[in-house]
Amino acid sequence: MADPLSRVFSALADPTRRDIVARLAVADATVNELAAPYDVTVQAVSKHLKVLEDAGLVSRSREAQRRPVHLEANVFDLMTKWIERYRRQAEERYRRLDDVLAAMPDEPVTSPPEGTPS
Amino acid sequence: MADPLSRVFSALADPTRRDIVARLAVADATVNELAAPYDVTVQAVSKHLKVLEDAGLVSRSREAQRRPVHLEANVFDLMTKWIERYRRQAEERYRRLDDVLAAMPDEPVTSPPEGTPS
DNA sequence: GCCGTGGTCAACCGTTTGGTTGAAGAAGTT
DNA sequence: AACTTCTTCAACCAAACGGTTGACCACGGC
Repeated sequence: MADPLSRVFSALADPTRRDIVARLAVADATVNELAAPYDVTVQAVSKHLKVLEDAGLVSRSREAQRRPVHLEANVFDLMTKWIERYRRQAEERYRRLDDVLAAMPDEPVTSPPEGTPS
Repeated sequence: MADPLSRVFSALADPTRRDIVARLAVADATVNELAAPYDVTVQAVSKHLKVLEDAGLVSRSREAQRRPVHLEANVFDLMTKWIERYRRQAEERYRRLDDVLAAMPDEPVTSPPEGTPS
């Protein structure tokens, strides 16, 4: 799964990972701190963080033996752009459909007259 | 994976599925039409559509033996809300950090005076 | 140097995923 | 009724996922 968008969506498809992101939005934290509330091992959380890091959602710096995890919020834009694009497109389509319905005269409409009308 | 948000994110974590959504934003389509451009079997695409449907991203109506697939754009809001919430929170955090840095006097800052301030 | 702490790496395990093939439903056509 | 078309269901397979345990590495403190 090479492409960035897939990695981001996939990373956020897990509730634990989303919760980690939610908590990192409040403050940076270490792996142990992040692991505390969940009833899984620290290793499992470490794996989750690797997934988030590969998706570019998170970065780890070094600070003595601690590895504080930091949220990289800018990657959200990637998703937002994708989503907004197609949502807008779909909405536009509904709008056009409404126009068609509104402009519809009382003709029964069997087949279009000719070509594609502008 | 019961929760709706996980289903939506997971559904969009696949490039083929995202492409299907992109094409459905332009116009409704049947399974066969959707499957045509990809070099996988129709069955595989049918499975993809099931995933999208379970996520609420897509609906299928019945029309003779055809099952036109329709994009349900409103589910996007679920994601957008989630994303925006934490992006905003993170940005707010940066803003506050900037304030702290701006308000920082020339003191060297070695250790906090006492306890946890406010 | 040795120990404790914080974190990762490696191997393994059960389940899910994305794909296949083959059979079967469902609805028009003749 | 027989046939074709569009679609899904069922069984299977390899790969990926989320979790575990156990060993290991990188520090700082005695």
